[in-house]
Amino acid sequence: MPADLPKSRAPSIRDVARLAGVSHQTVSRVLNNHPSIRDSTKARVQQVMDDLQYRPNRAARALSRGTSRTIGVLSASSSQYGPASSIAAIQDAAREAGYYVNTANLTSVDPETIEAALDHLMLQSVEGIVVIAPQMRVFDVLEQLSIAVPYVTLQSTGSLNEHGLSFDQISGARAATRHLIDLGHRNIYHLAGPQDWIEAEARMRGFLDEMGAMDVPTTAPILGDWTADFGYHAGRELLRVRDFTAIFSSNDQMALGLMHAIRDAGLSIPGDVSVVGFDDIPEAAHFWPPLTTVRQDFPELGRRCMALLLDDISPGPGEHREAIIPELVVRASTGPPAF
Amino acid sequence: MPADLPKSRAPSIRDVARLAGVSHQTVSRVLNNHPSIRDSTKARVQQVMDDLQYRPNRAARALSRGTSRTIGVLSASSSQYGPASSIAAIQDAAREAGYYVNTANLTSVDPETIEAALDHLMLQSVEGIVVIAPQMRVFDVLEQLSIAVPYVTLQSTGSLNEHGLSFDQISGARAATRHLIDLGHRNIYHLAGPQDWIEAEARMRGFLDEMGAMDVPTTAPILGDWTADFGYHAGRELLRVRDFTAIFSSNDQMALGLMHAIRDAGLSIPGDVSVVGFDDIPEAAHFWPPLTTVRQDFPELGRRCMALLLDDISPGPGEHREAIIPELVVRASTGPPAF
DNA sequence: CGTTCGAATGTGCACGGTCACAATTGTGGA
DNA sequence: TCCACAATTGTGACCGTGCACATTCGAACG
Repeated sequence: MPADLPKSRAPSIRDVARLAGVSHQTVSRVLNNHPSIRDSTKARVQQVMDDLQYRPNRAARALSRGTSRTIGVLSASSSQYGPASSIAAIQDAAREAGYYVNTANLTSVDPETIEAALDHLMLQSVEGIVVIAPQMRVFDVLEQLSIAVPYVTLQSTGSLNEHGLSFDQISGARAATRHLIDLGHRNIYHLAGPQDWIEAEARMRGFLDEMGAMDVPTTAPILGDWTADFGYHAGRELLRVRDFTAIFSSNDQMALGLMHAIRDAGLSIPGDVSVVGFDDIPEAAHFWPPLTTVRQDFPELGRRCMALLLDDISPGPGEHREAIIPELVVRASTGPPAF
Repeated sequence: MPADLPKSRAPSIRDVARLAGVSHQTVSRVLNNHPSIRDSTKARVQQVMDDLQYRPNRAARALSRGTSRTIGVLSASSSQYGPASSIAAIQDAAREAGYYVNTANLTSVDPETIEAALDHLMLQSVEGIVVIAPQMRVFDVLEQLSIAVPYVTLQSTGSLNEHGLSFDQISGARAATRHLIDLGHRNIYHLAGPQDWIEAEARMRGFLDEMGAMDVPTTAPILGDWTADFGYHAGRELLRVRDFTAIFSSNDQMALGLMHAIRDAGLSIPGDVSVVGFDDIPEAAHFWPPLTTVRQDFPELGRRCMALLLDDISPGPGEHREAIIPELVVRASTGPPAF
């Protein structure tokens, strides 16, 4: 038995080749499932690879192929339930497709930060980008930098450009609004997401559209920041006037804060005020009272998004781009208004 | 002006070198801030790089240097608030240090899945791994595979091995338990996390330790799965007997479900039952009633974890490994027992 | 003015794969 | 038996960057 030289370097295909008595190219063929390899040869090579615990070097492969098999994710508020579950789904889908995922977080939304994050991604020669913080501004920067790779976004309205995955937020918001109107509410407030966020915009539009269609007078939506804290403070402010019987919040966290403020004021839900949220986070069913909300299937969204992007990178069978229709989940936080 | 040949390939250092009238090595030196470069030369090269929109090729660099500057994150339940915020912090810290992060999700905990996820990470030649799903089993697999790179874990007790970052979960849990005992409770249940999770184990230990130290008789903890749904169902079961006045839940989500069940049974919180959670997720302050809980600084945890790992990869000034002490946040969900 | 030495720059190759092409082997039909 | 042709395997170059070493430059010094 020849001495097993204790080389410090990890084994390469040439090491495998030498021990298997073949050329390095043959080893490469085994790695890539080339059709024309004799079974016996393949087995022998495989055996040596196992013995050596050989791992292909990704950098070398990327360099030589000129392709990184990495996609980038640009995300804001990635610790929130929605984005986080989408990211997880994207990662799983990517891994399944043999891709790697690299995430860059947006801590703020000024152009410099966005550009820095994009730079970080581009530096890794990503082949595509998924944008999860669909702020208008991000797209401006994307367009302006004339990004050289395909990109898609989650949670857009689908109307922005060809890159968006249509999740029909508008009809989700309309359904929620319609639910309140059907119950008999006429004085309804809308607690919207931050200005500049595409999904906040879409939900607000859905609200306004439905109110308009049903001929119910509206007040200007309040722009929030998605947090429960904001919902609480907004609620306190609103309750000083108390000229409404229902509120549609554009996410569940703000709805939670809102309900907190309403109870603090000694009012009952839904007796005095009905509340509707958006997202259906897993906790929503256990809020007090359990929250009526609009369910979004974030993981499915992530998967679809990934499929879309992969299709852009290397056109395949063509993905179904039809919109996902969100579903209204009626729980105990809504009821007819008291007069 | 020479024709600007429309090459399809991205510019390389040699392209830059040619246009700047220097050797490719000089360009490389500019890239790496080599000290011995004449300012004028440096400026000229930089100019050409800007003109060409030159981006260094990461794969080539990794191949040549033999280092990927990538760290891997192995994570379970990455869509939950705690892990998600830690991951975000890790990514930020890594980016700041010039590292890239690649995440692999664990959808289940059987050895094959863990091994596959690790494989995925190793295939990218990561230089270090952060384990966020600190299940015992994961460590077994890690040890067994004799992973060739340093790794650290969040949220361990610090006692497991030298890889753990000490977040003193035990004293956090003790503080929570002590709070209940001090209020006068003597019949206290503990709703623990899943078996095999290190942090669940640590919190349980803290609970049992404190109960023992204060000479309060204990019942066996109930093993949950971190979800609000589980908390709700566990609560319903427990209330059929109702031989307790307080419950310490090992996370906020389960505490939420628990409170839901308690209210469903027509009982009041904290009048009939006091509830304590763990984590202090942003929503906890707006639960009904606002939840007494133990605050964990997840972002700080992520940052520290990253510092530790980077220090392992290339020993530096030596990081402070002292434990983070969690803080008890008393809100309205706890009070003295009614007799 | 030649020498010396450090600063600044250039040369060639290695890294570990893949690609294009060449060479060899194997198989069936004339 | 010999040849055409496909299946299988080998050869060498190349991807873009960094390293080790060689070379040139420039200023200070004897």
